[in-house]
Amino acid sequence: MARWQPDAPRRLAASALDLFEENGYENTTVIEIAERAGLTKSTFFRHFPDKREVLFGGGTVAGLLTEGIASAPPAAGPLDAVADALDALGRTFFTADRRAFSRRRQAVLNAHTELREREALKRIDLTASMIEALDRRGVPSLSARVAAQLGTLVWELAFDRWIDIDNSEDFGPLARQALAEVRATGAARQ
Amino acid sequence: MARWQPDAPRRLAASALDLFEENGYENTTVIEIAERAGLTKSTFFRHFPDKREVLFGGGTVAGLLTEGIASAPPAAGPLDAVADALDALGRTFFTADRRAFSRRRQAVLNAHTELREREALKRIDLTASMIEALDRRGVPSLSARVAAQLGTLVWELAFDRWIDIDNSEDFGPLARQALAEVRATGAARQ
DNA sequence: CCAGTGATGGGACTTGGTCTCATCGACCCT
DNA sequence: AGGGTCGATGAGACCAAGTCCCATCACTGG
Repeated sequence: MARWQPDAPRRLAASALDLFEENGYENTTVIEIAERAGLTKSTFFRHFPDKREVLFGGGTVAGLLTEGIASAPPAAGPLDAVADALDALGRTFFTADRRAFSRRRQAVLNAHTELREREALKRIDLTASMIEALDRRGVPSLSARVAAQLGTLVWELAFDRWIDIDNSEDFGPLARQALAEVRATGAARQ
Repeated sequence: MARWQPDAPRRLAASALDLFEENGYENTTVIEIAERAGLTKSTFFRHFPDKREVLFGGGTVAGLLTEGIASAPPAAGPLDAVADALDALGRTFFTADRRAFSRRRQAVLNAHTELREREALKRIDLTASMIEALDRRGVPSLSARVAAQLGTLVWELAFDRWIDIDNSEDFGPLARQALAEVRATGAARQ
């Protein structure tokens, strides 16, 4: 028998989400989160650098996106490379069993400024990763920045729709659809 | 004679910037900031909701931008409305006497994640303001989101160049130039 | 002369976050 | 079997951010 229950980070994240839903983020103590997971404050901070980060554990999204961009066909334009990466993301990360969790998580994030702030930082870092990945494909700097901004917008649109309660589509097609719509707006011609 | 020295918020912001430059953000205490300004911790938190916000006091940027978008010619496209607003911003806010302060401030922001995080939130809120302002002009939702993202990118490009040490141009022309470049990338056609 | 106002000071208190040391089952090695 | 290391955890001291409440005191108007 193992000495400890397995998967402490996941248990902590689950406890945190429960408590944030019940009592709100500000009214929830790290000690309470830890206790509900059968752990202590010390252990919480051993797994997460701060209280906000407990809802941002995964963190593989940026990695998957940059890999996807890197492995897109060499002839693909910047936004097409991003689209390929979003497809890969849909296959690997935004699986159906994560939708319920993502939905609850997103509702909590939207309700608390401190968490929205962390999310905003993740968004910036995600965009920066995309710029870097496009840069490695030889995309000119400015073009990469534009494509990354639009790519991040597409990913947000797709994610919002994927989260949507009456929507059970896969992430990949939603991303393709969102990209097509963004392209159709004419962007630079506005 | 006044009982207190005037302009407490400005003195606090100046003290904070000095200390952040000298010792770094994490190694600077709110009490130290307050003492250098001849005040106390209580007074600091009466003027700023938290330690980060002392470098984000102005806060008029979003207001000026939305006003500028609202008062653009009705026939102007979304991005042109944004460009007008950026011009107004250059005349009102990004004046030459603020460049030295902005440069020091930006260097500190870039050096500390906690401050970058606050900046990321401001960026998101700025984009949201622009979307709302475009919405009031009757711009379709998706088109507004695209224009706001590109507008924020243009704003960043122009600001980076305005801050640049070897650059003494006015903000307005820099913004026009950045906008032209973003348009030239072809954006949606990528 | 007196009461009200408003920016400030002072200090108690909670919580997030850091750090160091102790604990103790699992595992390995002889 | 016995002993030593390892690794995840617990315990608790400690500091700084942020909240709250009450006191202070020059200025102002009557």
